Amino acid sequence: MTKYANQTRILVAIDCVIFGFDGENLKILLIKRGFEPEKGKWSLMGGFIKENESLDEAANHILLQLTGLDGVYLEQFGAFGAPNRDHMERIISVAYFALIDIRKYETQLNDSYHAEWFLINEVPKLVFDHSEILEAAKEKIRSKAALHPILFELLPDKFTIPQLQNLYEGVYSTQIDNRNFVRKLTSIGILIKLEEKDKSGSKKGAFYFTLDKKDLEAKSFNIFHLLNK
Amino acid sequence: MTKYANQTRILVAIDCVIFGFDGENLKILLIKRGFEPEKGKWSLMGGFIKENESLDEAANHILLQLTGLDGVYLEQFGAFGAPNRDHMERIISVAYFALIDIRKYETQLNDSYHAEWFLINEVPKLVFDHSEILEAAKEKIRSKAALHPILFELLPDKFTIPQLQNLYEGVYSTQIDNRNFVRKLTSIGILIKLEEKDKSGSKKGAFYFTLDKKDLEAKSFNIFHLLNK
DNA sequence: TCAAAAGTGTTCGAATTACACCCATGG
DNA sequence: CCATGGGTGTAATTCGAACACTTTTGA
Repeated sequence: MTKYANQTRILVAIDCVIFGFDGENLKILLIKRGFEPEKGKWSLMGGFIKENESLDEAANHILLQLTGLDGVYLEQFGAFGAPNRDHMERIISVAYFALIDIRKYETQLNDSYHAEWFLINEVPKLVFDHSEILEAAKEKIRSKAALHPILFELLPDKFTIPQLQNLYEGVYSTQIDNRNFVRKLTSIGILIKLEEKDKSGSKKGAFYFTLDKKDLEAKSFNIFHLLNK
Repeated sequence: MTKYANQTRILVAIDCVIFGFDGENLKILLIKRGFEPEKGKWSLMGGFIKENESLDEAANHILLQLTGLDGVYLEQFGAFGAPNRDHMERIISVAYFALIDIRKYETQLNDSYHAEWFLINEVPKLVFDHSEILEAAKEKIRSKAALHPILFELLPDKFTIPQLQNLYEGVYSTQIDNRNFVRKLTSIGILIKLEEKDKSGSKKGAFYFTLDKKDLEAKSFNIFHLLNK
């Protein structure tokens, strides 16, 4: 195969911002970097792209390899390529965010991998430009989640309204009026109320709901106005 | 300097979707690809990243080199990296869109470069995956322009309301009610009406306006509801 | 005088906001 | 029986949608 002559070839990596929710708090998953440079410091999940992988495939592989997570929501949100962002060699990184239900994978992540969840507001200093990537990821899920029901990816199949509201409040760092929140969500027509209650959070218990995935995309999801009161 | 061993280094390119507006129609700028493979076919503006450029710098350099355009609005909107998107060698491309006022650069582009404007609805078949990149760019400016006043980058300093409306209608491929459009735009408080009229489009003439750049970001720009009637 | 584009208001219904009390239950 | 969190309603206002005629002026 002929090649393009005289051009610089560069290392290309994937970095993954993994958002998780445990029913109460929004968190992100970090690992202690296992190799130099910056070995032992907190880092996003990352890895290099293999020769024959697409970007999406690479992101899925890296996630599987570092956390055992498979089949989770993953979305690309940009590329980061300042010449000296890695001290060892130039690396251009394509950034993804993942959304997962923490409880679903709790034991797995603790036991098999050395990953740790951090509250979104208590993230330590990260290696290289990972803090910048994280900020961009937060911005991205905020703009996306105002118009698309992606945050349900962070919840179990059965969830309660208080959990859902905690989640939205966590993502946007704001308080939402509970009555208006419920009215808006139910009016979109994407929630199915179950008989069963979750008694873990209160004495009265909160009804479980599921997301009605049927015709989900056809329903106009827009909760822009509930945020930034 | 030490290097990361045993990892594949890949060609990284920039591809630029250049949107332009001439007061009536939304267009994009294409060039005939000057080298193999696919020489002679229509292509987005692209080029390889140099060793010491950031991604934004590379995008600006490539734009300057291929079109003479400098200092225009440029925004990254993603990376494209299917293993065989270029037939010759694997290339990962970081995609940008640019917004420019066609009339400002008209002669320059025709004379010095072999670039051509195409109506947004009459774009020819493009090389490789450039059609896919173009679709993503259209999607991106639609979502961004509903919430941010970026489309003013496509207009000259002085513009008329009918031009502005043509532009929004072009970007969203929709018709907008003129009275509601005016009311909404003026209520945001970002337009300054001038004395002067543009007589080129009609006998009556249309008043020129300028964008009030002061406190622009503080004003909540949201015209979501005017679109997709 | 007329054709062609610019400019302007009003009404109606829907959606958003603001706000506070009752409910159910386990301890 | 009471503390805790869950669940619900209403009124005032704002906002969005729909709709048509008058103005200006060059040809």
